Amino acid sequence: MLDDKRNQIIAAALRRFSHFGIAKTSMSEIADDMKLSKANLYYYFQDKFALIEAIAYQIMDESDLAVKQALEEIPNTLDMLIRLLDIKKEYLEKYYMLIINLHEMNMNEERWIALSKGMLQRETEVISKIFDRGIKRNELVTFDVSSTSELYVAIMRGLAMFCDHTIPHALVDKEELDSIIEKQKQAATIFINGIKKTDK
Amino acid sequence: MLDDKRNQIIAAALRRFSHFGIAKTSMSEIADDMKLSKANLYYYFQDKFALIEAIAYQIMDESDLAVKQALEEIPNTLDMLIRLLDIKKEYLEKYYMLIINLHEMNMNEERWIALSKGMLQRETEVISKIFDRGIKRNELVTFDVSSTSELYVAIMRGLAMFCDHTIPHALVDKEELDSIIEKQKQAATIFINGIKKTDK
DNA sequence: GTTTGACTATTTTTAAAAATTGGTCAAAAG
DNA sequence: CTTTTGACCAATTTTTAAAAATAGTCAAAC
Repeated sequence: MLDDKRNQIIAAALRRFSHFGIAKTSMSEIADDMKLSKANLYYYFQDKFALIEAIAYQIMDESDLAVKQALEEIPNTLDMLIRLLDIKKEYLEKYYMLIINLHEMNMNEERWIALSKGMLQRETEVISKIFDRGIKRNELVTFDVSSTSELYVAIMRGLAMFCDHTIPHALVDKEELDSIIEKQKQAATIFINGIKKTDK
Repeated sequence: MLDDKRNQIIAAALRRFSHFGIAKTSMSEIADDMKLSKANLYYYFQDKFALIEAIAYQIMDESDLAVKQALEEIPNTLDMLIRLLDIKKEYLEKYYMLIINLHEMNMNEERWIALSKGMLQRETEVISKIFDRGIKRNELVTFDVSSTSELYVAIMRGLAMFCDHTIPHALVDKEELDSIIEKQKQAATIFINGIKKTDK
């Protein structure tokens, strides 16, 4: 019952956050949407950050599920990484503003840094899993999986940040997103080629 | 004589720009340093942008010279790319604030966009030259040099932007710079491995 | 266990005044 | 003809203080 209402609030907040972003959504607005008083909202979430965190984890869990399914379906390493990029794209389109906000976070407060690091780590762990499997399948050479995964994630994130930096804009539109994903796929291809066993 | 004074002004401006950044350096300050009136400064450079542009091109030319020399000394592709990163590091340390500013430019004005694109293109052309040579030397497989160079530059720039994004800061210190260069070198290694001919 | 209205303390927005800055020009100096 | 300058302007940025919005609290009610 309590969890049920918490989930309802999360859903309501998610709608606003993913549309208008975190900063431009006030707790009062969320409370109004739910037809609760603000004080009541604070009964369910100790503060705004707790709500954001709950949403972030929900999205991550949801995404992890899609990744897990893909992992079972796609044995090839490169194919899997490409699928991963498509999944990420899906989520970015779905929760655009929220995800952008989560990536350009407030980095002055401990809890934000912790959340950011957690998200990065989770992303890196997925890549590690894929690389490990690739090594086990005798598809990739042996290498330091941990640091290489970190590098891979950094490259992908960097490409997303750099994107078409020469064109003035703050918000990324659909075309641009496509071009970013395209570059990421290209990079993934060369990256995997760089750590795969030489073709027999 | 006229060019001589222009160069003196460039040197004076460079000192301020590379220390305090472009925005925090006024034309009056530069004029004062040179013991000229501001109006006189505008006799030598039609506006602030012209001065910045002149400085940018001087640094690029200087850097290109170092690159040209390295190209003659280092035949191996990966070694050359690593050398290139070291050269870039040198220049970043030397002209820190200025280069940072040039990368996060005002992207709302045509001339800035043109300068930014020019810098990017120049960087990409150096990489193209290196890749072309690598192909000719039978070290690399044949591929679309133009788009691959663009991708390479995007990866390197992206890594620089992403860097240690989880730690709060605006200015990059020496340690961080080292860690960025390290990641860039790692990425270059895997990248080249991904496009090089399989070892015999 | 839930819900609320009334209440703070802190940020954020707003709007106007003050200061700075990029840039011009006619005229002077060499 | 080239170089230099002080006086000047328009536009932007910085500063400041008041107004509004916001995150978060709490005692009391349901």
